[in-house]
Amino acid sequence: MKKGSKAAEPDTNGIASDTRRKYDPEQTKRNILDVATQEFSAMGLTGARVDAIAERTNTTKRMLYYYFGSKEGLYQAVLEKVYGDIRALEQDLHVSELDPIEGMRALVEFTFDYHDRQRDFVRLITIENIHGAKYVEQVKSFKGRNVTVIHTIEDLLSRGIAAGLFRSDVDAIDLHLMISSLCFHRVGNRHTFGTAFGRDPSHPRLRARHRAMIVDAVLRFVRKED
Amino acid sequence: MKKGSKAAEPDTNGIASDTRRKYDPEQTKRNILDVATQEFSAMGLTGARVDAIAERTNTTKRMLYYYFGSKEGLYQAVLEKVYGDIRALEQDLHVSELDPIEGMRALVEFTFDYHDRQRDFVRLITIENIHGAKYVEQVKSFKGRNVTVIHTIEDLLSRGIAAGLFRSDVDAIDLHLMISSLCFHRVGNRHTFGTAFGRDPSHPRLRARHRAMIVDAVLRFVRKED
Amino acid sequence: MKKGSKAAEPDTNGIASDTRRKYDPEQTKRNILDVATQEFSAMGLTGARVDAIAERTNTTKRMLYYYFGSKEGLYQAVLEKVYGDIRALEQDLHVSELDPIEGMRALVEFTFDYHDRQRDFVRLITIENIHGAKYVEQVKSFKGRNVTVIHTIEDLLSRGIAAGLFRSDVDAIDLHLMISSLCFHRVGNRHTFGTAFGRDPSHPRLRARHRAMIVDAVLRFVRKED
Amino acid sequence: MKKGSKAAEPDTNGIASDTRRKYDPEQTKRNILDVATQEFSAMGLTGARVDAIAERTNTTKRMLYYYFGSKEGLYQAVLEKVYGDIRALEQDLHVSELDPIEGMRALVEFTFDYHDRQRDFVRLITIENIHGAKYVEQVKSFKGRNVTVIHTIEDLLSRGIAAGLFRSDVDAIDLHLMISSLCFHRVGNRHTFGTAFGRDPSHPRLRARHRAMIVDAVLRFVRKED
DNA sequence: CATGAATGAGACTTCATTCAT
DNA sequence: CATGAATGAAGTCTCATTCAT
Repeated sequence: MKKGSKAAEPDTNGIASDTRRKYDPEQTKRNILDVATQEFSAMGLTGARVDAIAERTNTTKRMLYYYFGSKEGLYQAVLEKVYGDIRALEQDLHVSELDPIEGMRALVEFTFDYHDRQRDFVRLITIENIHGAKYVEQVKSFKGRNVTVIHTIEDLLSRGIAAGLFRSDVDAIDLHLMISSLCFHRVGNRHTFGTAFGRDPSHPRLRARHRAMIVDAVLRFVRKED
Repeated sequence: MKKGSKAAEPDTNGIASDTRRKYDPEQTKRNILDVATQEFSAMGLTGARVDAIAERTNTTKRMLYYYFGSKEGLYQAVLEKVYGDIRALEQDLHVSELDPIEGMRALVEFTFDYHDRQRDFVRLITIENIHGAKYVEQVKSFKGRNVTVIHTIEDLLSRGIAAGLFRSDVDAIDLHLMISSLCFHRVGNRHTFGTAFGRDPSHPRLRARHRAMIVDAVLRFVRKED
Repeated sequence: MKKGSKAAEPDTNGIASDTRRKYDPEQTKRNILDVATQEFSAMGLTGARVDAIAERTNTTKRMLYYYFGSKEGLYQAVLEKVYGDIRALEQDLHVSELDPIEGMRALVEFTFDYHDRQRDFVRLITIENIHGAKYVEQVKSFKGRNVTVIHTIEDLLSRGIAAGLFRSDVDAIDLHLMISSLCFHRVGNRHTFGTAFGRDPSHPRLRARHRAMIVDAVLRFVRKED
Repeated sequence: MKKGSKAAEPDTNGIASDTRRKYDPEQTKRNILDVATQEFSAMGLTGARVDAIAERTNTTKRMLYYYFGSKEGLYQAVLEKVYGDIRALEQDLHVSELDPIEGMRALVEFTFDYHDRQRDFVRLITIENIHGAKYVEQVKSFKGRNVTVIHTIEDLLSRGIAAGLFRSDVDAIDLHLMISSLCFHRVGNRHTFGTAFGRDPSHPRLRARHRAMIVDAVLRFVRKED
């Protein structure tokens, strides 16, 4: 996003290098990835145009192939990056330190907020599903990372059960699916929903209401009835 | 418009006629639409190939343009047909004759079953959202039909409130969004979900469990707490 | 132009025919020709669309082929008709009865008026020239008819020379070319001329001035200088 | 942009280089333009075939789109080039240094010669008129350039009037139209004219006679009568 | 005579990718 | 590392024409 590569990047950490680094591979790659993320997210894998990506880049099409090999390679790199971005955020959420109900609330709210903000992420997941998830399958970092969420939920559930707060017949993965559904759908399908009902479900004005509603629904679902 | 179905072409007045009607525009159109539905659903609007559609058709590419004008025109016709198909089914659901709780259960189960079975429908909606719903907006039958569901839900809610069964602070459209989310996501995003958690959420084995879970979640959400 | 064929055309000259003439071939042909004249004139031979012609016709495309064989056949029929139309008009011009100067003036004015009004004619000639006149060559009525004009001019010239009014070194065909040039160009090339000079030379306001100018130029050219 | 002409590619610093420069965009573009000029001129905009152009080119069809975007874009580039070519020639004509009558003669002869030689130019103008001049309108260099001729004519006329040689009631644009008509028509419509009268008006044998005739006609028209 | 349905051939255009400099 | 030029394959669409009824 910083822009202005090329001529800049002067003093290289005090190390005298008379070869002013005219080229910064990392920045170039990052630049390409950023642009590609937008294009793939906006147009889909098939709809995205390599030329369109290259054009909005600081470099040329050749570099795109140099670094990522092919359109599909670039697409996979985008998927990889997008997942990497989440990981950082998730670290900040220390659910295990909260009591079960507050922890569950925090988890749902985090999930909600994340989907609400990261529309590109939502779209890319959608796109992947149209392609049968065959590209994300090849992304190494993908499979591993998702287990964490399940562990978090399992921890919350078992602590909640132990405390007599939660029912004991809830499957963690199913619950995750439920939370995801509620947070994902309103963003991913907002266009058809908006057309059908004249109300964009991702509109800021509805944000707070939906957030509360989803938290409420999840808690009602897991809570033990007296 | 007369229809005639696919497996038909049955009794030709007892006379054995080896002259299959070469000119049957309705059948030709239906044939094209059926194939196109699969292709668009499987590949997306951009990914679909007109040639691929034509090849699996009983006619030629030319007819496709003869009847539908363009790739986009064909895509829109597919959207239109898919929505038309739902309408028929919805008629069979007489929710207003059931008591509020049973009615709500019936509605959710219908929604669940429909999404569970009509994967093409789910995929096409997904695809439309990638395109910002700009094609479905031009489909006349689209906007009108959706209001019905909201009316159904409003009826259920008000009757439930009157009977002291439901809480009074639930918005009908929001509730519809919730139900849709729960029924749609597990089908539409089953690929990435399967990759991430090693479990295909739309797998038949999970079907009954999810169905019950979603009904449960919705009823818990609308129910008035004592 | 009359329209409303089909159902009409009742009594067939007193001859009892219980087969009401539902179809009137001559009118159908005329209808097709009229529409085709416009289309070919507006779009050129290559640019004209058989479908476009058929659409604006009272009949169908099949009839077009039935009567004219092919697109080119239709085009030739149009050329033929257009030339036939002129012939009728030319009969009304009895130049030989006028004195040489008045006769010459009448001829030029007639030529001017004709081109000024019959833009379709002008365009079709233009189109023919793009195609190297290869279609008009096959039109039987074409070659013969043009000699008449030359004879008219020769008659005027010789009578003018005899009367001591005209110079004797003017070739009739060359003079005809001159008159044609002056009358044709301002119509046929009015678009580029208009773009280039911001003045449409075929605009009604300029009509009278150009008419006078051209008559003047021609008379000055043929007149014997004292 | 530097240019480099056609017959060039000459001394490669004395070193015999058998490596014909494979990458020479200017030459590629020029090559495409030259071929396209012929094809459009011969076949018209609609009649011209992109494939036909590409085939007679040193490159492929793809390059044609790379440089000119579309068939219409290429057509416009041809129009632009053709007009550019005239400009160079016009510079050589220093009419203002001649006396009015000689100047007028020179102008007419130049116009005559130009049309007589540049048949492609004449045809392209004709083609443009069939398309209502809508492409030439978008050619930037077009509008400006034409004013020059009018200024030249105005200068000749006013000097001629001042010298008592020319009549004072001639409009410069009308006179230009007259000269154009006489020079253009015999080339542009030579095919139909030839068919009609068995005499190709652009035939070399007639060239001198027509040239003299047109000069004569124009001078007689502008000259003040005693 | 009349007609809607059908079509093979070929039109224009775009794609992801590689090459020469 | 970087770049504009180049490309074969494939894409969408249109044309004049014919066929079955």
